[in-house]
Amino acid sequence: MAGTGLRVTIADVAKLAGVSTATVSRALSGADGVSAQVRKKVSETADRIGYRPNELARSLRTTRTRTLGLVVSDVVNPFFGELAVAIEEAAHASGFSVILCNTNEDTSRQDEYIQLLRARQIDGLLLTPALDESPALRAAALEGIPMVFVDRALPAVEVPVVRADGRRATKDLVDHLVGLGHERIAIISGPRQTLTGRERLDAFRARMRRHGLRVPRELIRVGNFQMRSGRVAAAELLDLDEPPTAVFAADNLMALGALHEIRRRGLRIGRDLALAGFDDPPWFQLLDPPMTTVAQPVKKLGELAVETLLQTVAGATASSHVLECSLIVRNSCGEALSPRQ
Amino acid sequence: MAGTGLRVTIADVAKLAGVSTATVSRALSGADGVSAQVRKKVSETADRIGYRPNELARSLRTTRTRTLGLVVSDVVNPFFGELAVAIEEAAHASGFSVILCNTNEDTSRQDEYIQLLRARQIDGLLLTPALDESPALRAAALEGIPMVFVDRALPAVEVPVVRADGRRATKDLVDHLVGLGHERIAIISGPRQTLTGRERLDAFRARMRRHGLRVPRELIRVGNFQMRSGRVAAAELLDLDEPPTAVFAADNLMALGALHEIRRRGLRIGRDLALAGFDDPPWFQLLDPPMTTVAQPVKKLGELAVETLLQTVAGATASSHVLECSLIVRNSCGEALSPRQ
DNA sequence: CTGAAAGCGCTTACAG
DNA sequence: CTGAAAGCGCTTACAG
Repeated sequence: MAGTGLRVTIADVAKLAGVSTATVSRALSGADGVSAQVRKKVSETADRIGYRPNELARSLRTTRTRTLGLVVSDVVNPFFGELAVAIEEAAHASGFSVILCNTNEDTSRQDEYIQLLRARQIDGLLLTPALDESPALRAAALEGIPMVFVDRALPAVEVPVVRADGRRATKDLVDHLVGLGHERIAIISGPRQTLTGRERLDAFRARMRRHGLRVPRELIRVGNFQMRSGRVAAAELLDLDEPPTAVFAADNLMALGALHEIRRRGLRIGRDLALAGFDDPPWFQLLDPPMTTVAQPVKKLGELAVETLLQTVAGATASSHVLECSLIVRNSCGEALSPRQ
Repeated sequence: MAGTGLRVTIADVAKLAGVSTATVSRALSGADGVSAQVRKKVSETADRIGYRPNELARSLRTTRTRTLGLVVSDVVNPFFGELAVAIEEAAHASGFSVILCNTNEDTSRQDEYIQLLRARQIDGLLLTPALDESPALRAAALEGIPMVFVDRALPAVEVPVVRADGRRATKDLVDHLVGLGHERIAIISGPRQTLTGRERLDAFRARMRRHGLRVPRELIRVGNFQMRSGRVAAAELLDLDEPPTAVFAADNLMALGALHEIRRRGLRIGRDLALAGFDDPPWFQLLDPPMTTVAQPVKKLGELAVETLLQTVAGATASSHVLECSLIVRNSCGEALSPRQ
């Protein structure tokens, strides 16, 4: 039987090289305690017959798969898309593959994926958790599955978090808007359950207060980080008896939606209405005028997330990391008094 | 030992339920030939102790992993990004996971990924091949690894291809441009090695000829489907003694680059210069004016690719599929005579 | 330095 | 309907 089938196994190499499978394994893995002569013979034989170790068998034996699970709440969102790419890149550089899972913010789907990934014996789990708690997630955390959260945290779950803090940059943005003469500034914020949602809103209000400006309830809209919610919020704001002169959309997709509504009404940003966004997809600078926004260090976020996870996988206790965001001033809020870019 | 460790195995369930592991396996997999009584007992026990079969062990035994490898040439490109999401979605619906690999058009990296995925015993391979031939790819095809190409084909490799044909829509676009009075129309085409690159260029030239318009060599620029190449090409076109009045960028990223250059020079699309694109990322309609473009049925492409691959995996001979693209007329080429949207 | 053997956690002929 | 046993393809103590 052996050697007859299509797949070539370690036994085939052993037979042809005239050694045991143990020796083949050692020779090929670079373990020491193999004579140079035998090592050479083995690796030549392996090359000749095109042997590649079956990772499944190896993993079953070693209980390590060199595979990471990546569970993302919305990969279509350019922010998460870029993040996913950065993560794959970093994982690959460390010899890990990544299984991609998209939950669309669906908690039960998230749970399904977590179970699936665990059954597949992934070494670690990287996720941007859906908004609500979920049983499988709690269970995984409790059982000590190596895991790190990216961008979001869950209050009751203790897991290292890698994310970017938008507070300082949001304050810079408020200063920028106020500097341009805006006083009636609205915010389209993210869901209150998310750290990023709360944080951007809190920083916004705090800084407005610092400038002696109040933010009436009607100027605070809560979206869900998706395009449609941005459009709806913008419509509500523009329908106000006294609409805002500036709008801060706390995510690239909600900014996209807001822009949609603004355009639909024949208004122009930077002139009829100031609009600032969050995140910095490539097309932000191609809008007319280019979009002023708060950018996150996406690539670094991905790298750090993988690094942190791999520490946990290696048995070390990893800690959370918070990076800084930065304000990128363009012209969507009117001509800047002191343009920085 | 058994039962002491953290992971709970089939042996633990067997012992507690008082049956053999064979029976547990049968009961849980739903195989028939198990009494209702035993089945109940087993599944209750399994639930109680939180047993989940180790997929690695299962795969080693069954030689099927229910995992697909997805090798994409450039996931950051929104077209490929959307495609990847659609593929993951479709695969998941059929019970398959997908390992994401990004080659950045690097042939050697593509080969590395192919080897890696094969070592991981994936059931099938989905890829948008890098431009050049590559040894590992040829080998995989030759050895009959279930495989389908998406969006691109490789001349010497016989593998089913799932893609969208842009010829008809490109002709529609030329008609549209000519209808608006344009005669000096340039194209920023994709690499000649790609089917999509050649196809869009060929259709463009053929249709221009049909209108009795010639396309001088200087109006044909070849990019690489990336942003920078679109910018460079646009710059060259605008620097011509007699620049074109309309530009067709045959990919969303090259359109983005071209737009960049156009803006940089203070020109406005739809007025100073007509610009049409390919693909339809969400922000195309938010440009000012919104971008006229040729859209691909990305989601269907993904679904069909997975469907085709799974046929091959199941041992059937699958064939290639070609879908149609559609012209979406907006206003980036000037006011349309008979606007369709 | 090398080999025989056990075992990772399953599934599946083969018996009964 | 159920179980004992073999085996998927590796790695790794254990001997020598």
